[in-house]
Amino acid sequence: MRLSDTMSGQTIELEPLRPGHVGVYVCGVTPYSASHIGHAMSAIVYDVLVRYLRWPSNRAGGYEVRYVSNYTDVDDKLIDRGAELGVDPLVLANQNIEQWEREQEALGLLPPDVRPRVSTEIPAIIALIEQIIANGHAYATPAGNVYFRVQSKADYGKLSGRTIDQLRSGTRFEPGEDKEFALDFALWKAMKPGEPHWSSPWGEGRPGWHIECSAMSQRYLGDTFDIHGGGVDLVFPHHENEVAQSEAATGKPFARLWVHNGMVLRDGEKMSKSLGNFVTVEDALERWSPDAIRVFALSSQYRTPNNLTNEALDAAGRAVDRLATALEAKNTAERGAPSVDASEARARFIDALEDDLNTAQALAAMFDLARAINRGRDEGLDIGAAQHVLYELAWVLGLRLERESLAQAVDEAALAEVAARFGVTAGAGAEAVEGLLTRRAEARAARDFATGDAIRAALDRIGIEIKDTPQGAEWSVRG
RNA sequence: GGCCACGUAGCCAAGUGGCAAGGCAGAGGUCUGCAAAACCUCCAUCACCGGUUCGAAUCCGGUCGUGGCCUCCA
Repeated sequence: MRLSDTMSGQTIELEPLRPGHVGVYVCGVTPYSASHIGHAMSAIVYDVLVRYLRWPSNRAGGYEVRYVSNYTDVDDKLIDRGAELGVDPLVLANQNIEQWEREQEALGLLPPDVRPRVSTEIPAIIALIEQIIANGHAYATPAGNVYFRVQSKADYGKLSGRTIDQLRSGTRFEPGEDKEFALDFALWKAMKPGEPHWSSPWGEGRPGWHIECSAMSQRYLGDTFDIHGGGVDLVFPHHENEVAQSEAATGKPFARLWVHNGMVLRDGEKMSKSLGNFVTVEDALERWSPDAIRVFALSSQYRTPNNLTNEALDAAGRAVDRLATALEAKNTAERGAPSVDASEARARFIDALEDDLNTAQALAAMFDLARAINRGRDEGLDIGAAQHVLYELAWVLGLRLERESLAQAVDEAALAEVAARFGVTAGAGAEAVEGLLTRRAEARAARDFATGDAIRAALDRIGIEIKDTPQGAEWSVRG
């Protein structure tokens, strides 16, 4: 498949280092507070990338993928936030990671194969820093800090398209800094009172930001690996510094392909923790289904900024219903009836994802397939195989397209009350609904439409929808 | 100020040289006792100006507007 590569500025063909295998590293979150939709957006994009790479029906016949995504659980923000709350920063990080992992599961995100944390990777980080120092690209100071020597790398700035001169304007030395050069950045920070710290050749301290990703990607994917992903806001300085560090240590090329997703905007402005204009994943999941959130995230190409509005999420929810309805349609074809042909939609879906993971076009192919299924149902064609394809494509995008179960969606007591009101006393749950449908069918057969409509309205109020079809009434939980 | 994206229907959004995908909303119709769902039909000269070309939303130049990065950030 082709992917847009930030380093070269080109869309280039993925050619894995080891045929059939792809290594993917994605920068995860700094868990100092609850995750927001921007994190979900990013995670969904890479989740779909990994699902597609693994899918046996992709053009390459499916890759074996090793997917690594980290948690930066040692960081200035965590330390500050921990101090504010009076909680150990690592405990705070752990709480937020646990919440985020529950949310990831709810969003249908496949767990990465490795989820390393800074706090458990200290030896690898120290070893990497030692290597960089030995190669002359970093230096330790008397205070116990270690800095990367930016000017020792002639190609510094190559990822973000900047030069040291450009970057230098606008930066200045902070008072008390012991760097050689203003753009040099910390690989290791000497301990300050009250902060988490580990022993190192340079004294007690902790890793700087950036070095953890170099250490973890190297440890779990090797010196050179296939794809490195993250939000576009990480291009500079985080990813720029990662390349510089890693290549300074190994002398080999780092990531072969840099993939960056666009930001989620809120009211036209970047949604971020620091701006405080974010919608948390927790809040979003209360109002919208995981599928709706996914369709929202995937309805634009991943590099395009995505403006979050309630209307857009609501619309995505209705779009999901459309797909789910096609998947639920009853196959009424008679034996030997011709089948709905799904091959064109399937091919378009694959073409779209092969071309820089164009999920918007992939979704369009799915909607066209849904329409073909519905039409085929009306025309008495066999829709079974086409529905199977739709389900398969939905899996690649991580969509479940399943209604909630009756027990999840409907209050038991409310259902029992409705059943009692219309004289249905036997059974609960689905049995009660079936009883009510029978009662309604009797009423309608007697042309007592008032009772029939009252039953329908009562069920609708508690979240159960009735559709009258030529084969009788069908019910479903409202999406 | 520097670097980089983007500006397509009421809303979201694909398309990067050859009659403008898809979703939501809206209008009309079919089906239905009525609904719902579904199906059918309709709904855009692609920010503006100039240029290249037989032909431009797509390429080039300019104008205006929006966003991102340059400091922590998915």
